[in-house]
Amino acid sequence: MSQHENVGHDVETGLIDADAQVESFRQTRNNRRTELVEDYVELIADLLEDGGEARQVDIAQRLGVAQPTVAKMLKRLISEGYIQQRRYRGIFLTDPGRQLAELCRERHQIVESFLCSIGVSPETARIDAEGMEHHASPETLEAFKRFLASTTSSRIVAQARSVS
Amino acid sequence: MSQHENVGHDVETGLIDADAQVESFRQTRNNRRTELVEDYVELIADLLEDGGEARQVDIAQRLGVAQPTVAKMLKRLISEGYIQQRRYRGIFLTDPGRQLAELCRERHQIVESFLCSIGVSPETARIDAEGMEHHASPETLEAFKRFLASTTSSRIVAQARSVS
DNA sequence: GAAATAATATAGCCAATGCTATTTTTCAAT
DNA sequence: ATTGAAAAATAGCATTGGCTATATTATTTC
Repeated sequence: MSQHENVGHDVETGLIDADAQVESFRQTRNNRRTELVEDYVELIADLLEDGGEARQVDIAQRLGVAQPTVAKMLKRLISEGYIQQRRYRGIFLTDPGRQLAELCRERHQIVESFLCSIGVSPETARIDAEGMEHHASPETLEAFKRFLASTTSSRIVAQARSVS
Repeated sequence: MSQHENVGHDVETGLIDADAQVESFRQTRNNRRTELVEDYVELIADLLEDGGEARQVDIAQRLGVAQPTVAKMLKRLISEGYIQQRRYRGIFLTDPGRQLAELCRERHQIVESFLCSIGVSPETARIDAEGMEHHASPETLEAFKRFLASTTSSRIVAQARSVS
């Protein structure tokens, strides 16, 4: 009575894309692992740019976590080659770090702008973008960008029309 | 030289919404905690509906994790009142469980449909929706629904697709 | 009804991410 | 130069979500 020994054969049950779903979950779990790294790198880039320095206390305060939590994560970032740390002199991004930060920032910007463009309030857009950005694939980002471009131009068109 | 003692005063630095950003991160961390619960409940509902039963092995296989991992999580779901378990008879949703499942399914559906509607391929939409759904606030979902409603009755879809 | 099989439970491990409390190190100010 | 404050490091703990290996318990089948 059990047809579970081979999910690929579950066509009759309506569970059409079981294998595919497994992959979705796997992918999502993977994303979760890299989310924090990305958040840190992005934030460090922001701090460096805005204030000239990124210290553990600043990062901790911005993320809303304790300083030792940050210290631990920074070790990971160092071991993964994204940052350099000079004791008591703050954090610096390596080339890969800068690259990742740039990518994250761009992605974040796209998601947040996109949400705003479909009528989400800026505050909510910020919050939701923070969570969603890590799960937006390149393809989805492209779609967001297309949409942004199209609404911008259609607004211009609408403006032009309303003027004439 | 350090203006960090009070972030609310950082207006001159360009870090306008530091406090707000903390909240975003907090919210995102919170979301992450409930994601798994939602995934499980949603999946259990699917399995019950499609196959009539939801057993640990099915869930494990679908999520791509080991059975003991599922067993552990099910204990959590029981303690949180979302499911009931009759040993060797599978999993059943409680009323709150059914309610949560319904909510998740609806949300998932909206996000996935929405992504498709702006030109994301079904496969990517499925994967990205899996990760994004947990971070879509009610407000964002409303915006998605509005958009879906507007596109079904107009030709913006054609616009979006023609670009790709 | 006994044996084989399938499902679940349990034990014990690991890594990641958070915390508090405390120490060490650096910097600044007198 | 010393000291006091600030920053970072360290120690030690909890929780969560993975894993493997191994019992235990139901169900089926003969």
